Amino acid sequence: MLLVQTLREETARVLKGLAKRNLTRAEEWVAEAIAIDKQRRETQRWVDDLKAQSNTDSKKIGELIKTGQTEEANTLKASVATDKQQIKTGEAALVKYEEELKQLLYKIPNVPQADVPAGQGAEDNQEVYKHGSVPTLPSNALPHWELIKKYDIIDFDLGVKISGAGFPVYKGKGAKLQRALINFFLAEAEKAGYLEIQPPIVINEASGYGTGQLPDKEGQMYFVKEDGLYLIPTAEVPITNLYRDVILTEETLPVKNVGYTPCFRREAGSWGAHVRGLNRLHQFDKVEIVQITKPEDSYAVLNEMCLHVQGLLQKLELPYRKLLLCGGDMGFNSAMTYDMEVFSAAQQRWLEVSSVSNFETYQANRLKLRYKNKEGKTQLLHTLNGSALALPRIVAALLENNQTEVGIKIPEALRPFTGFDWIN
RNA sequence: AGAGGAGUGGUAGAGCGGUUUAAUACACCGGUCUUGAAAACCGGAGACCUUCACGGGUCCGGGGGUUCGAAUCCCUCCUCCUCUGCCA
Repeated sequence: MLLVQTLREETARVLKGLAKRNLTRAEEWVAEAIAIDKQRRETQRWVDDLKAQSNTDSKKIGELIKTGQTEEANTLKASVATDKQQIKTGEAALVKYEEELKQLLYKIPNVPQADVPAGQGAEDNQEVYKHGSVPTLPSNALPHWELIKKYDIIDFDLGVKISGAGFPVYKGKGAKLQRALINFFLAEAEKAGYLEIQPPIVINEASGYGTGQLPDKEGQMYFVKEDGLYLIPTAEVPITNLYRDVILTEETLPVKNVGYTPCFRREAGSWGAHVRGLNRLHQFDKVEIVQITKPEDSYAVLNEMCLHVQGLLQKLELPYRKLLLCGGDMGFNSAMTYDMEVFSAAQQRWLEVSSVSNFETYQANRLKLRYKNKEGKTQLLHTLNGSALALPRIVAALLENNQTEVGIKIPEALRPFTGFDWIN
């Protein structure tokens, strides 16, 4: 959530940025928020003055009683009682303003950074980098949903039997490939200085609000009603929330965490022919990198995180492209996002395998994640995260791109982790 | 899950209805002294809201209530500890 202060003091910049997201009512919301905030502050002042008065009067009552001046005490009591009544009214108004303001701020997405292009959707994203060449496949090349049957490594029907559509069962070398990828990604992250975290995979409501999944994506998370807990859609949520209500010292920055978790997404209403096989699932595995930085460092770190992800793709010998997302295609919380897409050769499609974002202070504001700077002032930090990487589409591309007459070839870098060179 | 106990500033720990603007100790930072350090002494130090500022207000696990006045009394939720039960 944005700071009201930012809306108030940098109105022009905020509106210019939000315009790139192609929202219809942003201007109206911002104006409304500023107006409510003004009323809120005026009321706050009024209530504070009344409280100051009744505090001193109450103290005086104590003294009067002690010195036996009961009559004077009673007169004062009456006056405090009327003040109290007004304070109550004022506080009720304050609660109302705060709630209204909060609801409004929840609706306003992050302001895209200056370099983010304006745009409607995916077609306006900018390709900023491309690496590798598309492999030439045998004439009888199969898409991954056929390959997994041919080699009996992933079984969707069994998943349907025990859970439902979108919950595949990994078997034999399929299961081992998953484990190998997870370990490979974690090992690479550790080499890059990330601390491994194994968080819970259910989270409470406060955590959902902390990173912005709530209230924005309410229906996208699985919810355990009895306990009021949500299944995580990404490790970003528990890991970033580790730092909720925390004031870090400057020496601990940047915080670099990595975590492997399963991820759960209801994906309500997003199924179709283009999401066959591993392209979209309700449960999938992902290794996520998270960084918390000083404001002035965050864009250098965004770049560093992209290069880390690109390094992984290169080691896996997958052709990929890097996209700078336009305002209209960017996530609600993000100020700048790069997507990495691998080319899956049999489907002849680019598949998003990573999304690396800088949230600036948007999450930190709600998390109350701050640090004490050199001048001793507490200041909001910047949060960033990126998939490094999401498994299913990587598996899809590996299977499709590396298929040969004699089986599927495992890339060199992964072999120490799989313990086998071929799936055949 | 049941019974009992407890949650106070970075930590320990007093206070149990009105000089608490939360004592005190330790830890922390600055200063004096010292060649330097230690010790000793002096001083400082939290968060949030509001204000250009001075200042004011709020915060004793969360929320609600009683009272002129609540860390202190009541209700409720959460967490931790002990015992019993259950269970990878």
